[in-house]
Amino acid sequence: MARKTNYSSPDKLPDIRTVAALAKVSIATVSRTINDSAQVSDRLSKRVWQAIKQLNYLPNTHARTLVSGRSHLLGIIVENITNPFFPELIQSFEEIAVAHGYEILISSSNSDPAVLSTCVRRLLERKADGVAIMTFGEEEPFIDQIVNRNVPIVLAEFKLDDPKASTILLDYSTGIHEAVQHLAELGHREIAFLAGPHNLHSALTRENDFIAAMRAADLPIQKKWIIECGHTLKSGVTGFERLRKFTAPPTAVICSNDMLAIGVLRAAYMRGMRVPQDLSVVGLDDIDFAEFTLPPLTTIRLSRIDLAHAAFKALCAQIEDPHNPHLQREFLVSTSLVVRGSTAPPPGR
Amino acid sequence: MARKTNYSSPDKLPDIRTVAALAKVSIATVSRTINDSAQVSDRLSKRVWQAIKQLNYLPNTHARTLVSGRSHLLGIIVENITNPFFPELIQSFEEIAVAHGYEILISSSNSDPAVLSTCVRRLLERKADGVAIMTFGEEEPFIDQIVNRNVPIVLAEFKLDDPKASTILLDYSTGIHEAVQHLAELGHREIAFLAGPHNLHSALTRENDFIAAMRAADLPIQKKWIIECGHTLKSGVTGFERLRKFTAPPTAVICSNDMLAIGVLRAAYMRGMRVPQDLSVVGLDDIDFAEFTLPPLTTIRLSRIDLAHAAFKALCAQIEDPHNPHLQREFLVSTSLVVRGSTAPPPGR
DNA sequence: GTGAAAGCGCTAACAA
DNA sequence: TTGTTAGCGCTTTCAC
Repeated sequence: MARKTNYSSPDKLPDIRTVAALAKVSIATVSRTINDSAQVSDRLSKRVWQAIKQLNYLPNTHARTLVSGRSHLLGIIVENITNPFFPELIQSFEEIAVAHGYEILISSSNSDPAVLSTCVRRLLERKADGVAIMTFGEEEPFIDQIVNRNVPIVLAEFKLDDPKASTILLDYSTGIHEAVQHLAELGHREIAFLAGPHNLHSALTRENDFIAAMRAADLPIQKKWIIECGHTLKSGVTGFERLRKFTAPPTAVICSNDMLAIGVLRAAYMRGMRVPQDLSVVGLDDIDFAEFTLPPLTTIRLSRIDLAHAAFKALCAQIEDPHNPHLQREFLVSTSLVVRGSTAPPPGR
Repeated sequence: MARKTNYSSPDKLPDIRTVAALAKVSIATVSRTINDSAQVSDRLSKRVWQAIKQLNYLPNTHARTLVSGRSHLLGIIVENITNPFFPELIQSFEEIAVAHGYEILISSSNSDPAVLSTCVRRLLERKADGVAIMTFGEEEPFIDQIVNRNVPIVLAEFKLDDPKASTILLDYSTGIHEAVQHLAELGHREIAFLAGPHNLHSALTRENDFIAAMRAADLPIQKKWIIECGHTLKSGVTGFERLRKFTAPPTAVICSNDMLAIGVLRAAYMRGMRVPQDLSVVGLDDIDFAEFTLPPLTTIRLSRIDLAHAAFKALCAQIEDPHNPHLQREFLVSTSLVVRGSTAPPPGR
């Protein structure tokens, strides 16, 4: 049953000493070879690599972290991993991180401050080299813990007056203006907005940008048509139901995210209402699914790739060059409208 | 700008010594208090906790791991994090893991053996206490690495003859039989199957179970109607296109997963074909989205919660009781049909 | 260019 | 019940 165990003693995994012994060098040389941190002669280096291979040696990350103080671990906290926006974001972030020799630790806060707090504590215990908080504005209470420990941090949509913190500003305004403009051009005047939960920064921003865009387009703003929902499929259903109760319901609705919009699509269908003929629907995020809804969703794209890149860049800069006073501390990610099939002129046009 | 730094010296984080000094006990007592690994008198324990709080002390996980040999890290490798099935699985797994004091390290193999290999190496370097490989059958080449290092491992749908490995068997058969039965009862005879990629174990199993179910229902099996696709939205579109080219196309189609089915829904819509009137569609997985497609998707449920529980249980048993020869090494997760709106009698019935 | 040795922060064995 | 001490596996001075 035993596979070839070559050199090492029966049960114990090879460590740096085993390698050193086999290569007939000191452990310092092994370390230098692995990290190519100093000149090691070709002759020795070759012997070391050969021993590493033969032993199938893997350095122990914990030992490395302990002495070097760098864990090569990046934390990313998202709001809710079951909203496809976040896996897509994580995927991009992980790709970049791994390419740069980092590992990522993913946590989902599920919009629960207690959970968020635990996430943060765990990341701190694991000595994350940096933390990206992609919860879009529910983060206030626990940031202190991170910042106090001098861990670089990057936040979406939340400015922090601390040298260790960077911010990614999201320009929803552009995309939302485009969306309102698009609907106005189609002939819509009565446009509703299904907002995200008001405890979310981003939800509020989106809502305000909607109001601003309506104003800019000279369209009437009806308070009752701005409805607070969640950012979930289910709340899209609820939101739609509330909308259709009005005697003169709006002809178009912009949703604070795609999940909401997809919920609306579903609810409209169940009520026999046709999208886009009877109601135009616009989402926000442009998750991969948006292209595959029925009808394909017109939506405001928020690039996960751009967001992930910005987050990584911010963290990396802080980690690698912590004392540079000229570090870029603010990053901007923009949005833009993607027109698909869920928008059309209002009924009777 | 300085926040209250209480006791510790200006820049350095408090360590176990700092706590011991402040509480006027030995570091061993601090360690014992934290781990409540031995009797510590209330008096001292109280002093220790008080010092910990005052210093805002967080134990260093890497140091703990180094000496104890347990990282409290569980790896989970999934096939593709952007398929909603996996985030849903991860969420359940994380919940259980965290509740039991474990952290999880997530990796996406993206069906790339090279990536998978790196994932495995990274997990090994980080000394994961256990690894769940939820890639459903593309794992062969790299399992050795893990098993050789005596790390407990659990695999979906892949049996390994090693005492450190457990398996979660997936009983697709039940659900697929139900689906075929359901369609047969509606009056369908010409049923197609859009299969997953043939390099995936699970895809093959599902396909074979489909064939068996058709046979059991006494329905004709047409080889040309079993089409290999991917497990993605896009390949659902391609799959549908290939299906409709037939002069007498099938009246129903079962898809190897929900993403595929949702792609079919979309493609059918684009071609002006109505689901379920013109074509019945069945998915597999029952991702959260399935309830929100248009029409709501009839699908075979594979519970992520059950799967996550089984995976955790398997790992935990191996970790906590490694030498028990009577450990449960096989777990079963079943499937069942969920009837929604995407199935109906065939046209002309 | 290479090696010896100190020590990262902690747990666990042993003493008291 | 509590303290002392020896490492866990590695990186990093500091000699040579």
